[in-house]
Amino acid sequence: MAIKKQRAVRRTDALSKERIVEAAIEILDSDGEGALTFRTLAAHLATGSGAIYWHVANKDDLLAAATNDVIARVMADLPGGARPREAIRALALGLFDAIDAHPWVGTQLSRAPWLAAIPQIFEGFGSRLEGFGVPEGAQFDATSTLVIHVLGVAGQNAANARLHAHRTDRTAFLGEIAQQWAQLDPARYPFVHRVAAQLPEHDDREQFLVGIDLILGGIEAANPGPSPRT
Amino acid sequence: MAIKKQRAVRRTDALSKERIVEAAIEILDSDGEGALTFRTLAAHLATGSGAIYWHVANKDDLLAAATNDVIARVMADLPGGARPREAIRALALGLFDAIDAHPWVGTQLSRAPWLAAIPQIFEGFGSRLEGFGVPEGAQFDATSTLVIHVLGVAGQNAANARLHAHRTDRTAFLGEIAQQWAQLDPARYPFVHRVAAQLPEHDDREQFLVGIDLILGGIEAANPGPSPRT
DNA sequence: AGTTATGATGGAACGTTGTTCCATTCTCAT
DNA sequence: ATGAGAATGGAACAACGTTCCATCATAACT
Repeated sequence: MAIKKQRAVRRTDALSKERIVEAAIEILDSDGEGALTFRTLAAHLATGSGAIYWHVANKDDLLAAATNDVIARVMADLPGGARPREAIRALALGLFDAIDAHPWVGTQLSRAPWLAAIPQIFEGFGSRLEGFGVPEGAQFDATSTLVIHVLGVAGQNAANARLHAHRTDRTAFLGEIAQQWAQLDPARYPFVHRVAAQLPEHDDREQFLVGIDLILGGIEAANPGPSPRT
Repeated sequence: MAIKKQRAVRRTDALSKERIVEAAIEILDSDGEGALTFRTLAAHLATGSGAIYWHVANKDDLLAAATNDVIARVMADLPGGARPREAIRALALGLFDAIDAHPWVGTQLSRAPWLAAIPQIFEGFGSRLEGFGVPEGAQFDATSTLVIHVLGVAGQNAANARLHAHRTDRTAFLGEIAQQWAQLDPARYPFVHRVAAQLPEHDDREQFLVGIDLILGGIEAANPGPSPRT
């Protein structure tokens, strides 16, 4: 008998991994990835860096937990009951929007494949591909391609965010890159030249979705079957 | 008149950006990304860190130059004259193999979109898509999707390399991840469970190429036209 | 040839970071 | 009340990127 009491709260402001991760996310969101140090975090929590290490193994552990939090929220908020193709697109867009809102998540995803968030994403796409009519033998490769697309865009988005962190205008920033591209040798870079003009006005989100659709189209074409699609 | 003499070589072992980049690549390749510091680099070149900064703006600049070197070599070594689809696959495989041989290139590519290497890759895929029969309006999105796939795989590859840097066996490493995946709740992760078994034995290079083919298939399906494909 | 301005060099020093260490405090079971 | 272990907070350490500066070598100019 004698069931141990749950540990009572030590103080109302007691430290815990949840509180630490929450504070870290706040700092990352408001001041960018560069602003998260154990010192700013300790200051934000009114404690010392040593105390944080009691709850968190190291910075990677902390970032992994924060990333998991964000991704888990995305997976939980997904609308159910949609047709297969729409379900896949909704998942992809949910991930994109989360990464767009928290660029540091993009950095983490694109450099940490052991992250607990990855199986979640994998499961999300993989299980929905079943309903899309993809035979079992082709599911692994098809899922990987979709996941890679998400992670690839995540990394580029995060990199862009790091760049125009100080800048006000996003279009102006893309304009600068377009100008650099336009200054390349037209003989060696004809395509880049032609495309540079579209750079400042293009919509990342839309282009991301076009990519998802291209991949889905390729999956369909590679796996013609009797299953209902749409 | 009096044409200025070209600067004579100061000493045979004079420092230069080329020599610095070359040394950096050696360190990165043999000892991994973590091993490249301005101190190890200075020791390798038998000089001081200050001297390096005379030729190189900062570490980002150095890494960008090193990455450019590798990518430029890939673009130069491509076989010409192949049919469009094969040309695209050859380019993709060339990039994959380079990133596989130099994982640190993957890290750079997936976190630096302003890199001079990116327009090169863009041009490589974009110009070849023309021959593939993609109408001009669709070329930007199609190219982006291919580039994103390469950059996405680059990032994941680099992350994997960072992980089993110390380990001997790659299959054993994948086996560990597969085991982690297999320990997830089967009710919530049925797909991940089914796929975990394929993880240790799957071939990254082959799966990368399947992704390229899926995207190409999607591009074909989205742009039916009279142009010769194959 | 001697002088001078500038190109280059090498190493010390600075500020910041992640992490470790440790003396101290707090809480609970006895 | 007391001892044990959980938890805390801040000092200290090692490593890093970068800056600074005293010094040397070379090319141009008298």
